Amino acid sequence: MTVVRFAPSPTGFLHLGSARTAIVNWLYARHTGGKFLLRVEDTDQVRSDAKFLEEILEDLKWMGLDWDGEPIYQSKRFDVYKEKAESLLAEGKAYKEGDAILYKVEKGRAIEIDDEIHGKIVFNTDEIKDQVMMKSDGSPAYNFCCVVDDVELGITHTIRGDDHISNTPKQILFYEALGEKPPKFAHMPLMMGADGAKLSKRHGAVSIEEYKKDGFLPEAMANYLMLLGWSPGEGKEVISLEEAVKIFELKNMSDVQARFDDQKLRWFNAEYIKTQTTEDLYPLIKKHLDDGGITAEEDKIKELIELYKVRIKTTKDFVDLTRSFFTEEYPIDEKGLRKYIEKEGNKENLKIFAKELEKVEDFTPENIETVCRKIMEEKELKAAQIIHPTRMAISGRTDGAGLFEMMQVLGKEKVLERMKKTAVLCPPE
RNA sequence: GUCCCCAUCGUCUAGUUAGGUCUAGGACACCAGAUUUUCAUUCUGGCGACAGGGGUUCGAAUCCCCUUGGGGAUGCCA
Repeated sequence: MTVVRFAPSPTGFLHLGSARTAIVNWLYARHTGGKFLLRVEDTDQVRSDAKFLEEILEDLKWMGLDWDGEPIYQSKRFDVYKEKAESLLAEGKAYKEGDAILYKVEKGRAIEIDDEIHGKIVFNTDEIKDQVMMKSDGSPAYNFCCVVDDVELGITHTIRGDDHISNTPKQILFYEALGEKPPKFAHMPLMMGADGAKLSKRHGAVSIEEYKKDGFLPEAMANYLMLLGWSPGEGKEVISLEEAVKIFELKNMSDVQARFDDQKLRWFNAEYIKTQTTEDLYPLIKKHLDDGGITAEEDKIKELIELYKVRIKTTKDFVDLTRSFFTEEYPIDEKGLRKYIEKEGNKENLKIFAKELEKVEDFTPENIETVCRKIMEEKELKAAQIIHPTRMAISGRTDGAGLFEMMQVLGKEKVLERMKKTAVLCPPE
């Protein structure tokens, strides 16, 4: 049976690259009906923090990943590593240097890796220095405890980033020293920033946590991340974890590093937002509204979600797009003002429209449209000459939902108030 | 410096394992047009790539070599 593991170090939030590694491991485990284990690499006592771990676990769950059994903590296994190291010491395969225990690397040997993604990779042990197993402070070194644990966990496939390629021959040496058979290795190309450089804070958000906060849906994150380096084929792109599990193959993974593209992620996110129900979107959007200090009735928010969910790329986008429906403190697009209001006759049209609107008892999109159409015919105007200035006047923006729906939600009183105000206060031509 | 990984449109990719069906397909982005009496959506079209040079072959995006370019590793971090 396949056994894989995801091994986060709780020294920070779940990085996008780690998230992708987790997804690939999970996909492979579920596809093969194997196990997906979690190992917490918290040997660095100083930098590790339980808070980070909590966050990482939560983010994994959020993306739709689950794991088998309880996570293993390396910090609780120091005595195991020490014992293994000392037995190698006793066998003469290692030596002490101060309080540290180092493994003696035999020179002039070729170590071959049959990588599932890259194929054959050969290293010469001449390039490998003697390896630290136990540091002088009594904590184990990464390559050593990693091997000890992978053996104990019965890991069959070590799937990790390309940055570990050079660790692999060192680890194979440890497998040999311990008299164990190494697992299969699969090194996946690294994920880079938009400029091709290592994905770092310089590129903006690099953790799942930040994307979550910025209004991205877990389905979109998982979908986009799994597609970086893997393709389901047949031009398929929008794919759920469940569907991907069925057809995922390690061998189909690309060996070329990919750049993380925010634009495409946003497109995926919009695709998923569109298919969500208003009911499901509500709590997410409510949260953004709360964070922005905006309060409103649930029904009104839902009405607007209905109107706006096809035009937002993140759930957070909703806040700026609909601010004018909730408060009088909303920004006015100056450029839009010049384009639509300060034009010959537009203010006059606004006044006429407002005047006619006053007579409308039932403020429905249909009734508003009837009035609008009547004025158009009488004055021989084009729709744009009324619609654009009106949207600008009532929302301060040039974009938005269908104008008549917007007017209904805003309500007759506010609509008239803003239209009149705009028509009067705006600087003259 | 040394070792290792990699190289198809701006970006993600299909095609490379089994060389011909590829005047290289799709998606994002971008640009036009259509629809929407409106921004957006939607639809249609356009732009746009096999890094360069040598081989092998009847034939190379696909195989080999070199160069160039990018990335990673060279910690008692993980």
